[in-house]
Amino acid sequence: MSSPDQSTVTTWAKLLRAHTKAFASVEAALKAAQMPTLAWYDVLLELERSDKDGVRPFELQAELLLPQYGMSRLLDRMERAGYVRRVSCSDDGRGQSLFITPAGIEIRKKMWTIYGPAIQKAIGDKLSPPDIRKLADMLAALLE
Amino acid sequence: MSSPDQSTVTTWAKLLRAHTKAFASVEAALKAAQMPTLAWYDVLLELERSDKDGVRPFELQAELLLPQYGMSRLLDRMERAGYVRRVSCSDDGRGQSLFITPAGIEIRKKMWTIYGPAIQKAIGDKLSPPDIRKLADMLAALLE
DNA sequence: TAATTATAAATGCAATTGCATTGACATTCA
DNA sequence: TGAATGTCAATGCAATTGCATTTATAATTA
Repeated sequence: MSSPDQSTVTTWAKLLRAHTKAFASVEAALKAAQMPTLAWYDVLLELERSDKDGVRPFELQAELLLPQYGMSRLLDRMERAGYVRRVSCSDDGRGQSLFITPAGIEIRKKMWTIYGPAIQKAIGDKLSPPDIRKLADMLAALLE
Repeated sequence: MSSPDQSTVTTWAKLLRAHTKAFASVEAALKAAQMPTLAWYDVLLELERSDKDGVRPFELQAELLLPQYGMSRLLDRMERAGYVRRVSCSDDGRGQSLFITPAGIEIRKKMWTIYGPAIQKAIGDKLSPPDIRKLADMLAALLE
């Protein structure tokens, strides 16, 4: 219930701005290269990592912090684009399993050629290696 | 053009997640209290701070990092809600000056009673005071 | 096991956002 | 000056998002 002190407010403000700036620069780089957005990348990467038996949409929602309907519609678009396959689930009649397609694997790789350097520019070039690790630790503390 | 190393990617990922989590928790608190969003707060605060001769929409866009049409429509809604006034500009026939209304001042104050404690919970309670200051400095480095 | 409750995913509709363009002035400079 | 260019702000239209609800199936429990 207590009010934040000045340094807390400052940190909050800088978190918002740093995120907005970094995020916008990365999204802009992808858009300039006519590629899908970061949300698509996240889905593709998750699917690629656990390709074996597929991933359930509700797991992906939880992992990527999207609302249920948001994930449902994101998958609509990605399926239409040919990057994911939805297969109805054998052991749960309500659900489905998701798989990445070859085209999905390919576009994720292509995206990384833009995404990686954009991250480097937004983060890697701005801080020393020790500070980068320290920043990660502090941000991690916000996640607990 | 170069690829980021592992620690840079980790920091990027944590920046996204920390922002998403903190932002969502604060927005949720405001919504639970039936109050406007953070974007409204930002506009109200800017207007309150420079109440003297008003603020131009294009200045506000730049400050708040919103697209031009986004600001135009945000102001539509805030004007309809009675929180801001748009006055056509005497010295520039293309534009207008923005002013906060008494109702706007009031709602901003009310919002802070929710917003402040929500920031405290999301940031202030998670790190020691020295770390909070250090985090601000590192995030500031990302803004340069 | 039948009824109740919970979970997975989709969807209708309204609100918001993004994109491209327009309208109205200002500024520049030939 | 006045034609060309630049800037401020609004807007039509399509895409996306948010909310509430629905449909379908699972899990629980009386």
